[in-house]
Amino acid sequence: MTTLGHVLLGLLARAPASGYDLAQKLKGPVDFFWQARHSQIYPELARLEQDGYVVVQHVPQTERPDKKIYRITDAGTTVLKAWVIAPVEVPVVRDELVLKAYCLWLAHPAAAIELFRAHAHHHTELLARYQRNQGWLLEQWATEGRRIDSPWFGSIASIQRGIGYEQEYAAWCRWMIEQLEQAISD
Amino acid sequence: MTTLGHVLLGLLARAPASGYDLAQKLKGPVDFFWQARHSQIYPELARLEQDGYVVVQHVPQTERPDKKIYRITDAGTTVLKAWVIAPVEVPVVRDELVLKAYCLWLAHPAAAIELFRAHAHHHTELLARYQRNQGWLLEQWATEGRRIDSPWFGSIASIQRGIGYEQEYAAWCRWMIEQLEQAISD
DNA sequence: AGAGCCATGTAACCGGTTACATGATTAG
DNA sequence: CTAATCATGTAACCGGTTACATGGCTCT
Repeated sequence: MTTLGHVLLGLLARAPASGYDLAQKLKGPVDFFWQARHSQIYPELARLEQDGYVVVQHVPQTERPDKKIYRITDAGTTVLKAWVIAPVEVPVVRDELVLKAYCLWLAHPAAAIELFRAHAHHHTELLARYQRNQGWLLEQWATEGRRIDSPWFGSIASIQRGIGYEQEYAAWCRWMIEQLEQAISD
Repeated sequence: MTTLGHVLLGLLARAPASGYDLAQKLKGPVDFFWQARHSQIYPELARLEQDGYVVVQHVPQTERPDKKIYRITDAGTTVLKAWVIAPVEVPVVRDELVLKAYCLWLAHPAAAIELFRAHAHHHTELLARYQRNQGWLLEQWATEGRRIDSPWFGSIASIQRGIGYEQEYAAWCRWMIEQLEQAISD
């Protein structure tokens, strides 16, 4: 089982969905830290079906192309539950911007400053989006009595990480800009 | 030109090195956010040589296997300098632990807590290592009058990001543990 | 008239990991 | 005697991206 397989099971454990639906959710960095294209999702769903972790329901449509709705099975839920508490390796981080910072002594500070301003802006925007989302999620969770076995808790946990991540990244960019501005003014 | 190519040029811009030396530096998450295996480094160095961005010096050794010392050329420095200030895409984040947090509503809190304790420990350790490294780097930088065109600045900039990253990750793990402990005690 | 959404797939490519291959020296 | 370090390479595999392929409906 690949990680993407677990991603799809994790989403289907919350609600049945089509490959298209899943592809929409995995388009951007929304809700949690994973992304995938439809070209990877469709074959993976076929594999999950072959393994018996999901079942398909063909839904003919007239005005739109036909759909295939996927549902998680008991077997799928079992493997997902086992996987959740199994140990994981820490992911390897590869960040080209940090690498550029490492080589920044070779560049004109004035030219480099633009680069970090753009990224500071991007991460600040994402942060704001996550924070808005968090507010809404907390409300939803409250209506269910803040139970840890509620899917809302999972969403909040992952968005919490996103907020911390973007906050820290934006702060680092601003720190870099400060350093570069100081170097220019000296 | 691949990103790994720029990584290698970035390292060779500081000091000549062999493929083995570079592989040692790129083994773990030291100094900055990149990793690579020797099986990827050796072919990449050959490509850089073909493109004229580095030159090789064969160093025969008697007690040890022969070496190939790589040096960056003027052409190599030129492309590296241009690359440093060129725009970059934000990297896609894929973190299996965050994904597990997203699915945590399916698990027993007591079993999940172990998982986050292990990761909290790991990130705290890495943080300490980065902080020790930072202290030493700041000293070195001070001896050069804290110039922004000093390689030490590059190292400090990237370690700064590492410190922020690990700090935030460890804090998130502790927050997760808190939530799970609260759920158990309730 | 053209862009964008709905909906599902396949195929080529590319970066990175794992494993295969060799062989001398040194430390436990 | 075994494991680790030095030193350089190749080959198979795998996950993810880009591009190819189709086709009707809706909004501007």
